This record gives sequence, C-alpha cells and structure tokens, in this order.
Amino acid sequence: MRNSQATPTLNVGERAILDIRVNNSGPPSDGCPESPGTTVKSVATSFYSQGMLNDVTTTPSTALRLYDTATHSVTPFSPLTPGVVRIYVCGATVQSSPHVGHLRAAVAFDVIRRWFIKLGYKVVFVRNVTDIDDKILAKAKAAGQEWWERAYIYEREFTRAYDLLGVLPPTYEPRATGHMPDMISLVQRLLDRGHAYIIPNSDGTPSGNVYFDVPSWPEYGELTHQSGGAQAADSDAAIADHMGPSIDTAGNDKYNPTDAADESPDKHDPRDFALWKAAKPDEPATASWDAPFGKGRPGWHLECSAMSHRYLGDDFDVHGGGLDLRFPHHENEMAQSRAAGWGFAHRWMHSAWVTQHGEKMSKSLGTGLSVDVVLANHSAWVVRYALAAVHYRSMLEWSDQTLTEAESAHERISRFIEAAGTVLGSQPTLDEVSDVAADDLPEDFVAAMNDDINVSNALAAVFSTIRRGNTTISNYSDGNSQHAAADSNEQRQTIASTLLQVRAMLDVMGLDPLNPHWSTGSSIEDSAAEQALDALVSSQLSARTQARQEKDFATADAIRASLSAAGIEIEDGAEGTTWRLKKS
RNA sequence: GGUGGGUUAGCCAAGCGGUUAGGCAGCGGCCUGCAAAGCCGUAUAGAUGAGUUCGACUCUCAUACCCACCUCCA
Repeated sequence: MRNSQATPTLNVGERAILDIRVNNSGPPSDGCPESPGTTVKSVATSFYSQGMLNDVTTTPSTALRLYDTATHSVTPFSPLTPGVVRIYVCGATVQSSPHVGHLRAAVAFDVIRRWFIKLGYKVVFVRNVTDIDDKILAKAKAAGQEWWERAYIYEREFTRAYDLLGVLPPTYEPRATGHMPDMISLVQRLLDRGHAYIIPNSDGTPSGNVYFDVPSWPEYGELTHQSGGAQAADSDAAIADHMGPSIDTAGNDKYNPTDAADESPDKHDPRDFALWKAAKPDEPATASWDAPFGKGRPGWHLECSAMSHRYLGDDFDVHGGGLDLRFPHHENEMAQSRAAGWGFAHRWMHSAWVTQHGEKMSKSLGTGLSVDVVLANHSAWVVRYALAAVHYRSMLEWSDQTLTEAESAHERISRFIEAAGTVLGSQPTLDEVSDVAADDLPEDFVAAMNDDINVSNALAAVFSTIRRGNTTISNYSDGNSQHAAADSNEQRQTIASTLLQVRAMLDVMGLDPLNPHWSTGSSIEDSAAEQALDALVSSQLSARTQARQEKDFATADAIRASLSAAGIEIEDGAEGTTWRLKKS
C-alpha cells in the first residue's frame, strides 16, 4: 500500500497502522487530526438507567491531578485544547517477543487513557513501533532474517498480546520506517538552527553521522537532571561494577550491539547523541536512506520526536513510557524537539517496573515470563488485573501469589455480577455500562482516579460497592416474600444501580468481566456441549433437591460429592441450586 | 561517583498530623440440614534514632537497608 500524505481520520479506538515503508513525502501535518464523529448511542431507558442518571447535582469533588516526571510533583491536569487530550507513548522496539513488563506499561497507559475518556475527553493516543534499530539489525542478521521480517514478526506478537489483554488500539500506530522524511527534515531543521553538526569524511563530504549539540541547548537535563554521558560513565570502572551486568551480556539475549556512532571520538561533547547514523558496510543496504547529510538511518531518539510531531503537533499534553526511558531517551527527545522550536510534551508520565524477587524483570527474564507462557496458565482478565491493580508508578512484584490474588479477585467480582444479574433477570448492556458518566460513579472511586490514577483506592471503592451490593442482594432474597412490593422494588433498583456502577468502574480499568472481549470464543460445539452438560447436571441437581426435601441428606451429599469429583461445584442459594465448573 | 524511588501488619497494597483503606490468607460469629457463597466482627502495622507538635505511620534531620537510571531496555 502506498501511503499518501493525508493524515487518516479515525475514531478513537480504531486502529490505524501506518503501513508505510516507502518514503512518504510532504510536510508534517499540523495539529491534531479531525475530531471523530460522536457515536450515537442508543438512549437507554432500561431499568439500569433509571435512577442512575437522574441528576446529580454534585460536581466532581476533585479535578484530575497527575504526576509529572519533569517536576516530580502531582499537578492539576488541564489539556492544551479543551476537551481533547493528546498522548504519545513510546511503544516497543520490535526485536523479540513481548514479556510481562511490556504489557504492564501498555496496561498502565491504557487505564490512564480510559479514565480520560470517562472524564469526557476525546483522546488522541499515539503509540509508535520502533521497527529499525541496532538490535533489530543485529538480531535479524544473527538469525538469518531480513531486518524488516524480524520487525514484522515481533510487531504482530506485540499487537496480539495487547489485544488479548484488552488494551485499546492506539488512535495511530506509526512505524519509524514510515517516517523517514519527517526524520530527515527534523535533522535538517536542527542543523539549520545550529543545534546539530555533521561529521565530515576525510574528503570533506558528509559522512552521514550527525550529532545533536548538547552544549548548544542549555536546558538539556531539565527532565532528569542527569549530566553524564556515555563516556562519563565508561570512564569509571567502579560505576560499571556498581551497575551490574546487563541482561544482554548475561542471558541468552546476547546481542547488545554498541553502535560506533554512539561512541565516536568525533563527538564534540560526550553528552552529544546521534541524530543520524551513517550507513555501514556490514549493514544491509535496505537499512539506510538517502539524506542531504549522508546516507544512513535515524538515531533512536529522533524517531519519537518526528512521529509525535507529525500526529500531535508542536505541543501535546502527555508523553509516556517506561521509567527506563527517562534517560537518555526522553531527555534527548525533549532536547531535540524543543531545540527544533516545538513546545513538545507538557507532561511526562512514566510507568514503573515489573519485578521478580524485588528486581527488575528484564534482568532475570526467563521463559516463564513471556506473555505466551503466562497466558497459557492464567486467563487474560487475571493477567490484566494483576498488572492493573498496582499504581503505575509503583514497582509491581510478579509472583504466583500475584496471580492467585488476581484469580480470587475475579471470583469475588464475577460472583457479585452474576448474582445481581440473576436477581434482576438481566445485565446492563455494554452501552449502558460505558455511558455511565464519571459523575455517576461512586465518589471514592472518582477521587481515587483523579488522584494520579490511584488504582488501589479505586479498587477499594469497587470492593466496597460490591460488599454493599451483596448485602442488598442478601436482604432482598431473605425478605423477598415478606416485604411490600414497593420496598422490594426499591431494593431491586439499588441492586441495579450498584451492578451498573461496579461494571462501569471495572470498565474504566478495562476489567468488566462481561465484556465480550474476555469470552473464550465459544464455538457452536462448545455451546452444544454446554447445553448437554447443563441437562445432565440439572437432572442430578433435581434428584438432589428431592432428596433434600425428603431430608435424605446422605443421598443429597452423595450426589454433591460425585459432581464435585467430576469437577463441578454447586451452591445452594435462595433462588435454588446453581453449578459451575471448578477452577482448576 | 551522579540522579531518582522505596522500606506499612502473615502476604500484597493505599490514604491520612488525631476519625474503618482495600484485597488475599487466618481466627470468631451470622446464615445453611451440612457445605459453598455472602454478611458481621477480628491484627500490639508503619526500617532505626532524634526533633517539631497537645498529638506523627503521616512534617524535619540523621542512620541503615533495598531498588532503579546514568549502556540497550516497558
């Protein structure tokens, strides 16, 4: 597909793969793409809407406040353009399979994005794919692959993993290789402005190596306040020891190439970093692009500056990524974008690690932590819960217990939702769930989310609401026949609004258990099997009910035991006996 | 060496200068024929040492330990 210059317009939530390996030419688009059409949702007048939406005079008690890495403080958020939030999040370098840590970052920013949406913002969410870099080239070469072949393989793995975990597709998902003209023009712009320099060949022609001139940009360091460069660190062996071994030199992931361009003695200042790297004889010719300053390929930091500018403009609201990207990646991005004359990101948000035994996962990365292995043993919902339940700036310790607790949470949450649905005879529709406004959610929940996305407190609000809901259900069931109809209706209404709130809160975290996303794709065969099983179990249960009525508990218990042995557990409730497959 | 983060009960994990976080596990109770689920109750928590204060887990200072970034990293 030959991609034109036109910026595609898509609704938030739709996926735009900017499939462009060809050079697309033309000036960067300015500003934000056209506003998506408002989806007209059916005006719900069901049961679930009554009483919930009747107007609430209370205004949100606190406005959204978010942490900013640059200022180390939580500050009130206000978008540059009213009603719109523009976010750029650094995506994966598609050089190998995703692991749990990658998913954590994706889920963290997905929850943040969903909260913006719930607050009524239109969100333009850009997450790039870095599909050309030193490691991709080196690993592809070692594996006998074309570099783009490798990039596509792993890009698809990442996409699949994101999808499985219910991470909303980005509004735009640009690939680095599709934006060479933007990158080249950015380098040129920096050269023109005196913030970059070209290393010449001995004959005076441009070599293709272009560096950012850090001393020309006095604000350098404003994000992380670090002053050292690669050379500074290298000069002190004790520091290297202190830093410990890199995963790439210790594990099987042994390709950690150092590009000569990064350590070039030609650099004017050790802090200077490559904007453009000259083509090398040992790299594929396909991995370089013509440029006025010499054939080559972009430096890593340059890519994000160019892509964020194309889709989000000179200024945008939030730049996100993993904590490890703060330095040098984000510091350098910020320096070059601002030196180019752009306002760039007005807020920086970074998600913390997944750890094992207290240490950053990548160091101890083993097969057990690959996404495939984790998902083979746990449902996607459970994995997402485990990743989403901890504040995005806190380290998340990944262990069997983490998953076990997530399983328990699933039980508790889904039991309530099922029970409420059973009492009421129906569930809210997905539209009814997503239509619940932030103002109609429990205040505790709203306050927690507004407090820099405090998911721990938000979940506390969810569980408290569930507890109240369970109490109401149990009162309703107990008193079903004795209460006045009006009383009973009021209880049903309470249960309905509680159910709707619980599902809406969970939906903000991407964890509504009834979202069809989580259904395990039941085939016709499956549902036939389900019906057959239900018929068999039901006949057993009616025999047992009969026995219980006759006080023949021995028989009743024997039936329960045999079902249990078959992996079916039963519960005697007010509404009768229900069954479910045991958790294995 | 530079920069930043952390240390909360058996475990995970929050807010808060004095009022129940929440979850998991445990214990007691209610309910149930018995279970299960649910509900109620239940924890001598706040790394250590000083200081500020009527009062500190929460503020200040110091100490110890842990982690991360400064090289590719979510």
